[in-house]
Amino acid sequence: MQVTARVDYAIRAMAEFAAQPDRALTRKDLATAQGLPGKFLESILRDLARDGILTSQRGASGGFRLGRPAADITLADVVRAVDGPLAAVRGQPPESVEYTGPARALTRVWVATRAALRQVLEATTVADLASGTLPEHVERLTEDTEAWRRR
Amino acid sequence: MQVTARVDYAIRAMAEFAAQPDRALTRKDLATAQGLPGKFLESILRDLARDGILTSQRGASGGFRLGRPAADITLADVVRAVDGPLAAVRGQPPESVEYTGPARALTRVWVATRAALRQVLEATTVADLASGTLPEHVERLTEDTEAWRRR
DNA sequence: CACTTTTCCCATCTTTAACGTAGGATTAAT
DNA sequence: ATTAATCCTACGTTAAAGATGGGAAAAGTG
Repeated sequence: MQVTARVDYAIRAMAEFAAQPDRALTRKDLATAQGLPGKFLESILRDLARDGILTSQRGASGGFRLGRPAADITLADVVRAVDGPLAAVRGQPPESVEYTGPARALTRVWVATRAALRQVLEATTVADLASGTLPEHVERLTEDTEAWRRR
Repeated sequence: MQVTARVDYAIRAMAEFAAQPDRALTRKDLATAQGLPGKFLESILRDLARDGILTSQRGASGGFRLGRPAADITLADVVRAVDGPLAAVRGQPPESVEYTGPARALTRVWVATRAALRQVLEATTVADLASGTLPEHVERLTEDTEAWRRR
């Protein structure tokens, strides 16, 4: 699983919105707060606005705001807005790939893999991230010291 | 998470080995059995052999064999052999990326995400795949009908 | 020894995606 | 008017994905 720069930047931007929910933040505000490339970030913010995760206001004293409360925006929502489906197998959705012979069960493995991802990314909201308090079962996944070793 | 053709092909090849553990299989055998591009498959098989997952024998009546029992080869082993680390954030290992401000907890999210992946891919062996009987908690992830909807 | 079958190794190619920049049009406040 | 912002389109650069081709080296067979 490769987390792209788009996803990383989008989530970091969302964390800033959750921390300052009553201000409109400009692309420049966010770029300097998190050290992100401004023009690239712009296209990411528009993806988020297209999906209703942010609202935008043009003109002077404009910027972006949360489209709904940070507690109602999951990290999976953000990933899908900027990068499309959470999981794909050779570009196809996991449930649609078919195999023959002894590989027949592989479809189920891919569906399970996506489900495992969803258990983390749909459970964690932007509000959780900004507060630093992750859902219990997500926190539990990080508690095993093995989880922190390079693998 | 994008499952690449390399990973997909590698796992399908491994399923064939698990189904016929006592024969040496050639790249051509595997390519026709699973309908894979032969030359591309060759480089995948050599990756698997480099990691000891397969052994190879050159010359007439040569081919590839399992390097250890199929029940001792996890899908994670196969993924790592052909595609490198299971998870990366902008090319870096999840535990090494650092964030500032309200994004500070994001490192933990990425580590948890990788751990969730590992719970599926390290639990499932090539023997499980070929037999069609996945580990209980993997099977359970696929039982929710929601798991089969496009997302 | 010649011949065949295979892996091994290296080079190359095409297409796509990732990552980012540039510049102007549009909107809105002062 | 001026300024500050999003919107929109186009472009560029680099790396990765997904292959293909051809020959060298090894191993078995007649």
